[in-house]
Amino acid sequence: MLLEERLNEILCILEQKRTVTVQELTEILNASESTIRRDLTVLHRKGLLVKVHGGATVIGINYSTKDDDVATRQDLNRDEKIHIARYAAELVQANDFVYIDAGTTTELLIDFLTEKKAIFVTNGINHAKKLVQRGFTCYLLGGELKLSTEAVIGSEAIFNLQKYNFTKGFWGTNGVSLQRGFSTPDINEAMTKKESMKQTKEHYILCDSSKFNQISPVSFALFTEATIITTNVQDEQYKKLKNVKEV
Amino acid sequence: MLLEERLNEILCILEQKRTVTVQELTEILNASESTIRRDLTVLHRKGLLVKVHGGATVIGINYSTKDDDVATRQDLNRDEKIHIARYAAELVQANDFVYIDAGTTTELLIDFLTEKKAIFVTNGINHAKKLVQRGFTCYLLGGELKLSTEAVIGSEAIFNLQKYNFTKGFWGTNGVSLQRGFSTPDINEAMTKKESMKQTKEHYILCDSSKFNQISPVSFALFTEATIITTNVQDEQYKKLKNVKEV
DNA sequence: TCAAATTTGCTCAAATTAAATCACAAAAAT
DNA sequence: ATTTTTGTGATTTAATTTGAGCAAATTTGA
Repeated sequence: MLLEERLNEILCILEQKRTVTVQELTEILNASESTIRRDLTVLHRKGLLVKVHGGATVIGINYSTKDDDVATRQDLNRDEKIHIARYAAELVQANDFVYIDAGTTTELLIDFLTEKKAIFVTNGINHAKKLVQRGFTCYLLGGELKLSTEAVIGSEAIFNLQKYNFTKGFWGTNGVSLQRGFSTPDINEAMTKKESMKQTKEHYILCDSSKFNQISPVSFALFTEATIITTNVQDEQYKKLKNVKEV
Repeated sequence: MLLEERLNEILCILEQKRTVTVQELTEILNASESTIRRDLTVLHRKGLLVKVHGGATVIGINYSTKDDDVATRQDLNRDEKIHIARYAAELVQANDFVYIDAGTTTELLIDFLTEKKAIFVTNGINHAKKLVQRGFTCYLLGGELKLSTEAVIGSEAIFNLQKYNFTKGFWGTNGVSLQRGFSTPDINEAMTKKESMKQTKEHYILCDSSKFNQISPVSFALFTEATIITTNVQDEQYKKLKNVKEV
C-alpha cells in the first residue's frame, strides 16, 4: 500500500468517525504502530487532523468538558446519519444521473458511493470537491454562491437546473411534517430544492429522527412527493407510511 | 507495446484507481520496472500525475510528506505575485462585472479587492468561496469540476459563459510568447479561458516574470489580445510594448 | 497522590524503492 | 550502409520507508 494511499484512507476514516485511535488504524490499514504514528504526525503537521493522546480527531472538534453534552448529541445523530447515508448510497446504480443537494447529511452520502459509472450534479461546493476527489464525474451547478450554506442557490441556479433530467436525487431537510411536507428556513434554498426536485424522477429525502414533526418557514415539497430515508422513527403514524423507509 | 499507448494506459488506470504502484503497473503492462519508472517520470514532468514513493497518484490528492518543497516553490515568486495582484485589484471599479479565472495568481487578487459594488463570476471553487467569505457578490460558473485545478471547465462551462458580458476579466497563464501568445497545458482549460475572454471587454493577464518566453501546449489568446500585468521583466523586447504593464 | 498501564518519540537495522549507469536492439536519419 | 537516436531491460548504488525495541512522558485508577 502506498504511503499516500494510507494517508488518504486515514482522512476518509476520520471524516466518518470524527475520532480514531492508533490501535484501530493499525488494524484497518494493516500497518505497525510506528507507521501509523508517523502518518498521524505528517497529517497533523499539514493541519489535516489533530493528533491527540491515543489517536487523532478531525479539526475543529471541541471536547472541552462543558461541551460534552453537545458533542455527545452530535455524535449520536452522526451514527444515525451514517446509517442513512450508507443506505442511500446503495441506491445509486450505473448510468444514474444523480442530483445531490447541499447539506451535511447528503455530504456523508458521498463517502459511501461506489458506482463510478453514475454522473453527479450538485449545488454544494464541498460536495463537488469531495466527489471529484473520490474519482466521480461531477458537475457543479452554476449560480450565486451563498456563504451560509456554501451552496449555489438563487434564480440563476434555478435557471441552470432546467436543462437537467435526473434519474435520482437526494435532499436534506430541516423539518418533516405530514401537513406541511418538507421545509427549510431559507426561501432561496427552498426554491432551489423545489426546482431540482421538479427535474428529478426519484426523490429521496435523507433525514434523521430529530426532524420529524418539525416545521421550518418555507416548504419545498409535499410529504408524498419523496421517499424518506430515515432511522429510529419514534412517531407511530409515520411508521406505516409506504414512502418512509426505515433503515 | 508503444510508448504512447503505455502512457495512455497508465493515465486510464490511474483515473480509475486514484493511486497505483510501480509493481502493479509492471504486471498490468508487462514492462520492466525501469520502463514504468521512466514513464511515470515523463507523466510527472508533464503534470499529468504525481509521482510518489512506490508509485503514483492523480493530481489533487496531495498528501505528500515533503510539503516543504511545494511550499517553497509556491513562495518562490510570491512577492512578485502579490505585487501584481495588488495592482490588478485596483482596476476593479464600482459596477464592474468581473470574471476571475481559476489559478493561484488570480486567487491572490481576491485578497486585495475592495470594491463591493462590483459583481464577480469565477470558475474556481476556492476563488468563489474566498470571494463570498470576503463579502463580495459571487457567481460560480456551472459545469464539470476537474480535480487537478479545482476549476470548472469543459463544454458545459463554455456554454454557460455565453450568457455573460463581463466588463473586465483576469486570467493566469503558463506561458507568454510574442508568437504563440498565451498558453496552458490543458486543452479544456485553454478553451474555457478562450471563451471567457470572448465574453469580456477588457482582458488582463496576471503573470510573473518566470512565464515569459515559455510556450505550453495549447494557446488561448494572441499576445495583443490582453494587457499583461507583470513585474521585473528581463527581456527587453517586451518592455517597450504598450500592452505590457510593469508594476 | 502515587504506582501501574498505556502511549509517545526516538534510534537503528532491515526491507523496499528510486535513480544512475551501462548494454543492447530497433527504428530513423544521414 | 552506417551513424544517430530512441526505447528497453539489467545492475548497482543511494535514498526512503518501515517495524521493533526502549526510555521518557502521559494518562488512569485506586
